[in-house]
Amino acid sequence: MPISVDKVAKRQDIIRCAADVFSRTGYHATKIQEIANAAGIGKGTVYEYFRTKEELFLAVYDAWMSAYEAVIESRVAAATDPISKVDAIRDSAVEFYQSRAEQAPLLLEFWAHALRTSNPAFLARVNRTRHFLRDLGADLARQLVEAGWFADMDAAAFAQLETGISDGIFLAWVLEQRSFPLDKAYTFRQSMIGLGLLTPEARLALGDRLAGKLKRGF
Amino acid sequence: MPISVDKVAKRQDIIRCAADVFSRTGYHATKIQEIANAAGIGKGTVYEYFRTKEELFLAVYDAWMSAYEAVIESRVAAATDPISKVDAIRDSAVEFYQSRAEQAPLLLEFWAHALRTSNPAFLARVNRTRHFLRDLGADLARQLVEAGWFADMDAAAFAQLETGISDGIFLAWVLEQRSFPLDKAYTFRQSMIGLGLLTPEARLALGDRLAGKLKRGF
Amino acid sequence: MPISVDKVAKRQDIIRCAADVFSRTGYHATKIQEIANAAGIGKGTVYEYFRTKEELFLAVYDAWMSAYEAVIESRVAAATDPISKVDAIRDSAVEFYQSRAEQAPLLLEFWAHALRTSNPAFLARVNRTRHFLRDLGADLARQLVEAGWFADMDAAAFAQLETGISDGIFLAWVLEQRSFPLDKAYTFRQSMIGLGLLTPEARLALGDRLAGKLKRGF
Amino acid sequence: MPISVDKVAKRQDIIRCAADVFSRTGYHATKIQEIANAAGIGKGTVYEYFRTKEELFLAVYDAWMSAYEAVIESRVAAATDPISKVDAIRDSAVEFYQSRAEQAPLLLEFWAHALRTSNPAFLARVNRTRHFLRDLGADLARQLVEAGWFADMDAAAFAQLETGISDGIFLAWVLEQRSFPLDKAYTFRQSMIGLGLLTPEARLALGDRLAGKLKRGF
DNA sequence: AATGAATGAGGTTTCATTCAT
DNA sequence: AATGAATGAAACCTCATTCAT
Repeated sequence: MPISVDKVAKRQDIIRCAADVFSRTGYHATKIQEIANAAGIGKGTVYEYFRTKEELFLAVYDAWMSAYEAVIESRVAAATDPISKVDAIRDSAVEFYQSRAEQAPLLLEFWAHALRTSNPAFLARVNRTRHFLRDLGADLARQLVEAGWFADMDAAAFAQLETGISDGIFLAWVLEQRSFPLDKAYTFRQSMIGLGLLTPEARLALGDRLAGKLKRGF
Repeated sequence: MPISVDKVAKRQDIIRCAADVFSRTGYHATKIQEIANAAGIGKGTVYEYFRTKEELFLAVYDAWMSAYEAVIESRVAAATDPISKVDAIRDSAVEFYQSRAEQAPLLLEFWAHALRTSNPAFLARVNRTRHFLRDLGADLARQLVEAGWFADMDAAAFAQLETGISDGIFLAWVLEQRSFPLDKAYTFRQSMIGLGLLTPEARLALGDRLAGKLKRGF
Repeated sequence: MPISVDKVAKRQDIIRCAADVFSRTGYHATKIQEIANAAGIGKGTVYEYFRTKEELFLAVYDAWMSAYEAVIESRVAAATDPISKVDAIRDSAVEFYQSRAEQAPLLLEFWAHALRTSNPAFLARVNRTRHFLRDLGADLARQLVEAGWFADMDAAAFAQLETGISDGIFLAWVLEQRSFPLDKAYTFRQSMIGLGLLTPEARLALGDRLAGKLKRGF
Repeated sequence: MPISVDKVAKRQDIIRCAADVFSRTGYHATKIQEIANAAGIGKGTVYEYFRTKEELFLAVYDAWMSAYEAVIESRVAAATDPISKVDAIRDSAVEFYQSRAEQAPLLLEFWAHALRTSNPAFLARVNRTRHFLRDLGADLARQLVEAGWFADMDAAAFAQLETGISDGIFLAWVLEQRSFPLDKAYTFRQSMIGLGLLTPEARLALGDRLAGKLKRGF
């Protein structure tokens, strides 16, 4: 017997409401009762869909990151060449992070929790997205090397670093209370990376434009 | 009437013990009683030195970051030219982060808390170190530009980004369970940045060495 | 959705048990756990019915005084003439106070708390009963004046004073460890008042009997 | 070796300060530290003069009531005839209560505590003043009977009742937030009592004046 | 399936009192 | 004599989770 559509829809509804409340109040300060209120259901009903508060927390994070991955996947698929694929990833990241600005503390709480809990599912979920991005980035980096845009390098290492850097910029943006434009910061970084990795030939073509961006700042 | 040396020493002792327990157990799961036990004092005594658990949390973070800043300051002062000053910062960061690997979740919790609490002292403390690093970085970047190593650029923007990137690499290292050597990752990143920013003349001198590091990965 | 009968009954049950424990131990020394034990429920359950210990305290007092008012109301309604109405009030008071002898310290604590707390509901509740008694007394006093029993006087002032005097006698009785019969004391006082207020004509009819009571004491 | 004057003076100073703080904050909410602050001494010093907080509470009450008794004693001694002695008591009571209006909740707390504690000194102290007033009142009542002003009656019972009534009026005054003039209320009551107790002869002389007061109210 | 009444472990903070200096 | 640092018992209230209906 398949799980009814209703059941799935309701589950997602709870996740959506929980995301709201968790984001606003934080994981620890959020009471299941508040989530139930937000979802317009009884407190006990939440437990029909999620065994524990922790499981619901994981579901919220999973929903966010799955959506993020899906967006990137479709945008990258729609782009035709490696360079516009890279741009698609960057744009998706900026949009995702900007739309998640209010949820930033919760992301930190989730990461902290993932590092803390004995339940390996948390860290696994965090790294699923990291690896998705890393593999995608490495693949594109290799293509750019092959296409003669980038000089030869360790694409896997590069991509792994990039994934962390992306989170770091987001973190800075949030901690500094969004006092600088996130998209400009990403472009700035991309220019710097670009200048560092371009082959001499590519530098002739693109170097000036990238250098100009670095001069302009954000 | 000056606060006695004993009082100050005991306060620091409590901070040290609290740092241990908080790191191991996490801010929320830590009970004041456990900190008191670790410090070999009564629970009430903790409250003679810190008004609330939150204040103690702040004191722990402050102690860490103040020590970090002091280390950087002295190392940078000891270095004689801009390039070795940059290396001093990088080495200090790597050492700090490596020594704080076990404390990483607590740093995340602190950041999350800083973004959540209405007490502005938390975010202020976070950003004090950020600004310290940013200003230091911007100053050095300007010197490198003037010395002809780096092409002209927005040094403030560059330094601000770098500060975030540094945290991001640490975050990646921790979330991926320290599966790569942190120092190598930092060197990799420095090479990439270097290649991007070098003047054509400097590239002639250093480019090959940096490109080699990128090829080798970490 | 009406609150279920069960909920109301349980609430009253908690009030009853709380009244017992509060009376025995005093407001401050009483632990919610003890009330829960007395009611045969969990500590948390108490908080399902009362937001705070203070609110429960108010509920206990309210229950007592509401019952007191109800008794007086019904007895006064049952009496046919002003004089027997006055007697009904006096008898009700004596019975109430005698049945509340063990609770006297708690009444004092409640009054003290009412004067202390910023929550105006406490003093309001205290004065609700006072005004009920005052208005009733003033009404009857006026009737007795009109009927020619009492000489003319300020009935409102008289009734207000009487209400306080009644509490004062109770207080004396309690502080002196009930070393005199409360009912006799009330009768004594009533005789004294009577003698003071009677019209000359009424005094001819009743004076001797009242004077005899004063001679006899209590 | 006699206790030094300094020691006695300091003890009284602490009592004075404790009276202030207790009155303002209430017995339970008052911290020894606050009393020490008010007295400009160290917390530990309080314990050099009083074994416990409870003992200090008793000392405060004792100081108040002893002063009250002393005032009455001297005023009564200064009055020459029974009627002006009665007036002296009434005036002293009104003045005492008016000056103690702010302290009323603490008096209630003290009475409640006296009824609650196993330490008999509390109730004993309360009743020492009661008996002082009762004996004084009974004595004067007997004199008034003998002088032909009052009809014969049980003077001891009368005086005992009067003592309670006096507290009751004060209680009413305080609970009703001093919404009526205390001195007028006392005069009103005295008139009522007078009218009740006067001999027929005395009534001829004084009755109209007293009846007029009852008509005027307060 | 949905609910919400019941629970009790848990945790921060307070504060009277002690006692070494 | 005076102090204040140290203590730990105490108690309110919260809230995740359970389970009978």
